[in-house]
Amino acid sequence: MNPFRPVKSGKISGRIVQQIKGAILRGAMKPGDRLPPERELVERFQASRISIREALKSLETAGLLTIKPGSGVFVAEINSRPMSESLASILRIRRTSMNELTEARMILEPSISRLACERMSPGDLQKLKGNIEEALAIIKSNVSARVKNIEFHSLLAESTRNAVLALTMKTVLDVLKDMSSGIVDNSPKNIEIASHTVRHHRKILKALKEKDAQKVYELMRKHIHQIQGSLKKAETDHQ
Amino acid sequence: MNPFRPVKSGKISGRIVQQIKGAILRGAMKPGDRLPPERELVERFQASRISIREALKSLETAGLLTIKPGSGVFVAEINSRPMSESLASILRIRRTSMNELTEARMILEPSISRLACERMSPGDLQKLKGNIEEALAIIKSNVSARVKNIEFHSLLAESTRNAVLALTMKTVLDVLKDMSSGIVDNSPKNIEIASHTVRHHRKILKALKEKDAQKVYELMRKHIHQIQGSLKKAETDHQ
DNA sequence: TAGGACAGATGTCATACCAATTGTTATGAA
DNA sequence: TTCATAACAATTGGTATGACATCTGTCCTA
Repeated sequence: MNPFRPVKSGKISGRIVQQIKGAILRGAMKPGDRLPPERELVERFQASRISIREALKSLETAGLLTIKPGSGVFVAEINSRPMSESLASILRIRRTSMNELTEARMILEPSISRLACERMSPGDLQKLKGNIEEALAIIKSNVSARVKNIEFHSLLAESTRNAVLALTMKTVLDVLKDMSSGIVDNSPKNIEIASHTVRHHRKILKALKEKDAQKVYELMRKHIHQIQGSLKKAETDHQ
Repeated sequence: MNPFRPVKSGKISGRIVQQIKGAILRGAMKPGDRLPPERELVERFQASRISIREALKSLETAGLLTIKPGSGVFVAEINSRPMSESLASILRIRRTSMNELTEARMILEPSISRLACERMSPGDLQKLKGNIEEALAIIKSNVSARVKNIEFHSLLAESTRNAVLALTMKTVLDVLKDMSSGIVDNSPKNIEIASHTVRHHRKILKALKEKDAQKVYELMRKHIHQIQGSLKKAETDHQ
């Protein structure tokens, strides 16, 4: 191997990305912090504005920066959207079905819910209770509470106090939200389904309060099984 | 709500991104396909080269395009790296520990392995066998087989034939690879650990061959429990 | 206090030139 | 003649510069 390394390697913007990314990840800059203006970065990095802008654009797409026209460039708040969009793109290219997504939930969610049951605080229970009440209110006004009901599962995953599990589950649920958002809503049937879902969530919440982790596991299994059922039904109805 | 929509909304590059992304996701362009040169896109979109390049750069960061200097812009092969990098960034910013990551594996992998056992083909078994043999060969030459051993788990997840599960697991394992890559390697202790890991994988492979899904579940639990143990040990050693 | 002027920031554009890749053509040896 | 190889030209992405447009927040004035 050659022991020498080119003085300049790869694209300029790439090197700039590395430096800024490094500063953010190592904690030298925190969410909300503002970066120097582009023209100042030009001098600091001794690069053209084009290269600076490409680096910033790339970091924005990666979710590490937020660029506000006329205002400045800021370190972004932590956000899992890029992750969700990435997964969503891959699944759409591969023509992945909703069934496959639901099957994944069937494998992931019962175990996650069990852990959540063992870990969750009274505050977490309160959030879940609030979610159910909000869902009921939405349904009362004859609107489907699909998004709110998905949020229930997301909150539950967060209760595990495990960032990896929470983010993973949130990502999958975000994709679910995207995929199901194109489907007709607010039809009487959908409202009925949403209402049924809330009843399931109530039962799960009850088991969570009782700290019955195994029961939570089983209820979540049944809940997702029921979702699979109504998916199959919707498919045959469409044919 | 206002029934009118602005004729031009948002940034130009954003609108170009939408169009190209749409074409890729809807399947109008497939991986490997080549896009027209930048200068031609300038005419087609009636935008400046700057805007075109920003759009392309963004799509490259998102993992949808691959830009080859002097050659052209191509629709990228499906790749989960952007997803992994996104998760890795979030976890590093939040100072997430390796323990948390391993705990997530403890929740996810047993269930996934059980499903894999029920679904996998003889070809999948062959791949796992090949992985173990390669790992052994690496260890024989006194090098740690850490990466190869992580690959075992990734292959197992792919055997579920469920893209969501496979991608999710691959993402988590990629982050693991990143986080553990900074740690000293090839020390006698690490080689011993890698060797121990391969023994575990052998047992799991045996249960997979026997189609004993429940046993696979239990073995995977024990395996990850052991990993947690050696992590804790490493921590106290470092103190 | 409302509104406008202003300064500073990002967004866009046109043009030119650099660097890497590719395909072609010319050249020379077998 | 044929084929390998080297030189070259065309194509394509990368970088640089300067100018102008548009957005945002602030300060100042009516």
